[in-house]
Amino acid sequence: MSQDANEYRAIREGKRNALAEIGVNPYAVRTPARTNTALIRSEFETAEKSATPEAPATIKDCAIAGRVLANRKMGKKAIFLDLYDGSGKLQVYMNEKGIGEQGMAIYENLDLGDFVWAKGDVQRTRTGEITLFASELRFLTKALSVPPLPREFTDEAGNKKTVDALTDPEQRHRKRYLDLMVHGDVRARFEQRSSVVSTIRHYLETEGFLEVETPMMHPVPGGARARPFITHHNALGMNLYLRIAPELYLKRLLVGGFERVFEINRNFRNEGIDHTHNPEFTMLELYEAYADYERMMDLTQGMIVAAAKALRGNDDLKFQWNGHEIDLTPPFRRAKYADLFKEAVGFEMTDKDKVAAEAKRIEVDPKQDYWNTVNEILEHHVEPKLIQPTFMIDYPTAICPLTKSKPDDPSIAERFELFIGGVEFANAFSELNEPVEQLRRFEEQVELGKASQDVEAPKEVDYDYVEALEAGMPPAGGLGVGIDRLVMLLTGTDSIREVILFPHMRREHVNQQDAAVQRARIAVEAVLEELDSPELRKIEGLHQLAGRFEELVKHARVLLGDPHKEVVPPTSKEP
RNA sequence: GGAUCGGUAGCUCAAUGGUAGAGUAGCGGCCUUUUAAGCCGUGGGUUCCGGGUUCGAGUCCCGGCCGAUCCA
Repeated sequence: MSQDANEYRAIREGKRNALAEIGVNPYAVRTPARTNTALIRSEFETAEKSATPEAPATIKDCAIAGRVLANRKMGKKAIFLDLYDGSGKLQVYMNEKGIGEQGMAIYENLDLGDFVWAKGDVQRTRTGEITLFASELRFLTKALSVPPLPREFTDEAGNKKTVDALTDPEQRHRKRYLDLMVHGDVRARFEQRSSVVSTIRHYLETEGFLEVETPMMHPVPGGARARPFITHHNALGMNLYLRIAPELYLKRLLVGGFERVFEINRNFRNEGIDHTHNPEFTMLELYEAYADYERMMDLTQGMIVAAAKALRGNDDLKFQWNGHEIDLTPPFRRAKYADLFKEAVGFEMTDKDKVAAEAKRIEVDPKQDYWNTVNEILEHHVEPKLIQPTFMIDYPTAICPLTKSKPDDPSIAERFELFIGGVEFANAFSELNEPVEQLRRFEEQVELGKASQDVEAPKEVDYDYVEALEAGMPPAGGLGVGIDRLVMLLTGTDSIREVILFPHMRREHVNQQDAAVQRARIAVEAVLEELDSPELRKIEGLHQLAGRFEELVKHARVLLGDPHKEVVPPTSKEP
């Protein structure tokens, strides 16, 4: 913080102390009764309908509370504040006659950003603004920092210009509380997000779905193709993975007898960050017994349209997004994977020579197996072209380890992905429920992953899930919808970071060397703890290991700047 | 991962390699219905960090940090 920022703070601290001295708590405990400003505004407008020029509308004794974001003082006898609460803004007029000596003393120590409570009659001023003429002012909360308010000015040519404050996306995201405080449109977008989630929830509940919560920490990551985040449970002495998808747990619930379940919650994927990817993102997943992927298409369409209409408040289904006009009018187009491939790439996806040549041309990792290579070619050529809502259906079974094949063609899986504006919005299939086949595919995925050294491929088979399938899972359809992207589409936002309240960012002001030392310390401490377990002490050869470890710890101590701390080898505690 | 661009007062931005400025916010004063209020006065800087070149660096060079945009 610069010296100057400290001065701003010192001034406000001085006013805070001055309030305390006149007996006003700068952080009041209770707020007197109040009404929200939007309600007052609408009641006043109603009252005006029966008002006359001789008897203009007035509402007596209203009380409001909120943050002061503008202060216009016209001499000692007329003060205007703009007071913002969660529902909007209302102007407050004050003078000494109204709020008295104590009120004026409070006003003298008021800064932009402070919270106050005011009571009085509501009327229009002669400039036409609906205004609360304060008869009482109470102080609620001091703000020690200056709110970054947008300002207007007149340039050299005499033009009025608005200068927004807090325009740096980095600062807006790191300090979202300020972004929300001063940018009404940002606040509105998150209200819209809430409306989308709430509409979907309501839609699914109406369809008879039960909302459930399944583990976020998985012993075996599964249900999607992605690198997981790894964490460690100390007491259990085991690694856990932040979930990459809830799929395998939700399907266990179908085994248990729930017929329609859904979960809206976070998934975590250890991958790059860009305008459509955040490491934690919100997914809807749902599963319905006795349904298949056809039903999932209907549900997807129904939900998206319902969310769109609820958000807009009308039936207009045209949206501007990602540089395109998107028409969400159902039914969405359906097209087969193989057909789209041929249409965009120019040859059959089964043409091995041409696939190999194209793979080389667009630099697909040569270690990839055939069908993943085909898929990468498709991602490259087809997906960006799917602008209007399109269900891409009937995928190659080889890239769908959790999907049932078509009854008449084992090479094609009953899966679809929904693309809008060239981006994937949903992924769904007729769920594979044969335990033996599921096990075979899991093992195959692990083997293929090893061969291709693909970091996103699964490393381990979830045998527990296979065992669940052995108990019998009814035929079912399953669907996943990326909520963040849906909100982006419906709010016309191009960056995922604008629809996530606190998008992931690197730590600020952290010396990278300090961070490295910190990581090393955590690692060393974890190993020490691990080696101290009674089980390990019994293992033969640990003495040898401990000797080597002792050396390593000494090196680590030096690196960590603590070379003299005594190192107690784990084995020395052995009885 | 690559390319490009950016980081200067609380905020928005200036500044040929030559005394770091403006508007606004802040502070003080005047002003009885303003809403960009107005008028007068005034304080405020580790120019992201670390090196280098130079008589002299916000500016040029190297490295780093943090972002933004585009690309794979």
